[in-house]
Amino acid sequence: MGNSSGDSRQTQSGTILHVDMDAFFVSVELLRHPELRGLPVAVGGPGSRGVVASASYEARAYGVHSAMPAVRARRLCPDIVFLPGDNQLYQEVSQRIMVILRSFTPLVEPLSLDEAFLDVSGAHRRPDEIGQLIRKRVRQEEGINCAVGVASAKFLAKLGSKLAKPEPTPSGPSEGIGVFEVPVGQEQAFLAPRPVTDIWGVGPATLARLSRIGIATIGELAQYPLERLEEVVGNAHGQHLHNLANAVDPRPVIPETSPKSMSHEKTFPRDVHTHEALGTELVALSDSVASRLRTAGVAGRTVTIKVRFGDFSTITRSHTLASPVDSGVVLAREAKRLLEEVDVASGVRLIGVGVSELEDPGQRQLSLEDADAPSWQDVDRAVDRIRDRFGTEAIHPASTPDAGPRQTGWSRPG
DNA sequence: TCTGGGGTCCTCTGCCCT
DNA sequence: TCTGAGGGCAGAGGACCC
Repeated sequence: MGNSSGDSRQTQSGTILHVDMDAFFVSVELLRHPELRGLPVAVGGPGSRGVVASASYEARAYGVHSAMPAVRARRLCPDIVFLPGDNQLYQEVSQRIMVILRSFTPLVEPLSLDEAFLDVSGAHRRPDEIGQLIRKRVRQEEGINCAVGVASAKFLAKLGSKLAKPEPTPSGPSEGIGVFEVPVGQEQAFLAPRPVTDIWGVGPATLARLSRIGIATIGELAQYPLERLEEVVGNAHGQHLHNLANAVDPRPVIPETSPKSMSHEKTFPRDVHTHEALGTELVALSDSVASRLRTAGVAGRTVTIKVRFGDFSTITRSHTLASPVDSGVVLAREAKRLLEEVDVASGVRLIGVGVSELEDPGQRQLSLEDADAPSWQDVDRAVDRIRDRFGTEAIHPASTPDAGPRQTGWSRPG
């Protein structure tokens, strides 16, 4: 085993840990529903259009997995217990876990609520020892199990944590090894026999393309000429896959990353056929997005709406403004304008609003069209203050479904 | 079987300007 | 004035991730 001489590997001197919570949403729910321990449990939307966001290992033993339609999960496992998600709670637990991780190194890059990379290069302890300590503290302080991958690069560490996870069985998860280390110098030998789907960035579409040229394992991918691979999957993607297959992944752990876009979307229980009903939803979604923009202290220039029709075909329409916005009213106005161009008569199952090209709102320059913006800014700030004091449900835009009769302005429920 | 919600990144196309 | 090439940018969509 070991690295062959004369290959294209770059020097990777770091030691990276990937920490991944086991069935995170379900694990958090089981802390407040201990009576459900040992049962097949899923977090997600139980309705006809809901999907599984997280499944317990007991549910996974029946073949249930995340992103699976709830209808199918029930068919596979009729006794499954569905719980609605509580994103607020998951975020709070996640933040506390990130604090634990930062007590080991300041170089922590959260990847999602339940995963993070840590750069522990230069630490006095052995990385596998750090991994065990992390597992112990997360379990003791938050009651949640996690798996840790240790390697010289992000992609390998992530694969390691996957291999350290428990296996689902009908009687509960089998004990995983907890910490899996990919030895330095043996990366390519470790990767070679593994399926290409273990590579970050190989989904169904790329897998189909690779299958057509006879590539099934990472070793075969590593040997495939780069120029021909680029012809099959595109230049950037080809280079990326070639590098990862050859264990080349010099991406550093970046502790602070600023968001590049923010969006909200909603799937309707039944398809919606009118601009008016969709417009009402756009107001609510725009309000949520704008509120988050202001909380994050950013504003965005490009407004995008997403429309998914009954047949699941999806379109987006976007418009880039002269100046960044963080006002729900301005955002909703722009979103409605974009929606006007879309024929919705066939029925819409999902609508979304997003903002990208985020920047500091201090750079805002008012155009003539935005002449009313200062007053809306005052309203937005007032709304934020009310929500800070009384919670996010304390006040809604007046034209949202929760706000009673249609009118302009804002309303307080109750 | 029938597909949530929130993101990132890449590619392609068309338009505008030089 | 017209035309083509090429770059930059916006918009749209695809693929992928958790």
